[in-house]
Amino acid sequence: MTRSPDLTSAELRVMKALWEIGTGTVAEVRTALGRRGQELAYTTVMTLLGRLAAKRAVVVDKTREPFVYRPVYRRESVQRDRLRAFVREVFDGQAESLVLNLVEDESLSRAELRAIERRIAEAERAAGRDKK
Amino acid sequence: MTRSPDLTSAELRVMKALWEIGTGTVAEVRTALGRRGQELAYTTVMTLLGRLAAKRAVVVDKTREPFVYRPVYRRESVQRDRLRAFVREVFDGQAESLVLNLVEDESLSRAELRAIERRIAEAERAAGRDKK
DNA sequence: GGCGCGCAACTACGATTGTAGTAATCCTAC
DNA sequence: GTAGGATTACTACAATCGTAGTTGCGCGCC
Repeated sequence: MTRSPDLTSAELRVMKALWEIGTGTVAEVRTALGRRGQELAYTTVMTLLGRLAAKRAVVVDKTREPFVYRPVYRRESVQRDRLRAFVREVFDGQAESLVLNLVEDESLSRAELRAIERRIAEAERAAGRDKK
Repeated sequence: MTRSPDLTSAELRVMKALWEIGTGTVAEVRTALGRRGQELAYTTVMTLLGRLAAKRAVVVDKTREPFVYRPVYRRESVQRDRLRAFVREVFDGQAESLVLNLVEDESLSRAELRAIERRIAEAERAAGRDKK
């Protein structure tokens, strides 16, 4: 039940780069960030990775030089935790209201809507099966 | 198409209180915050309302003393803007992925799932009708 | 065998955030 | 008319954030 630590926007961007490459040195993370359109000074990336390590969001392998950084949490876990916090903070916990917002916005294509419908149907079947 | 300004968490909590009462003085907002479990010093509420006014998120009627504050944006607008930013920042724009996350999480009750299904069906019908 | 360079550690720094205190003013109830 | 409570304006201040510079060290090249 370990919740992933709170990440700032800049830290999250670094995490995304790290998730993309799986594991990497400062220079490699910096390059991945560049690919994503995030030009940052080498030392900035170092600072951010350092802060992430302090928060235990990444682990550092110091036996290899240059150090190799690795994410501690899967991307999905972080997303889920942020989503929960967001629903609470902005939608007062009303997840339904959030979803309706998206459905009514232009945000979702018809194909996506259908995919979601399918998942809902599945979820309901599952809930029905092991009902309790 | 005026986007609502970026609000910090504390500012958002004040906005929620304001939305709840529609319009109000510092003291009234402060009371509403109290009801929501947010005890803040009078001057703190003033600071926050001042910052919100600076951001044009609220307007102040200074002809009446004590000043009366009123939200400029509807709650739904702010929620939608925040949601858009959130989807972009955390889910890289993949709204579908966010929704599936909620559907598969425990976040939504069966009744809510069905309500969402209905809305999706409506949205699809609408999209079908004025297709193009 | 000195020197430049890649890299880590430490320091910096202005902006923003969350929270609140103090000063100045005005109205009102004795 | 005067002291006190309400109200606003200004100031404060430590923590965090985003971004990066400076220092120092070890290793490999020439």
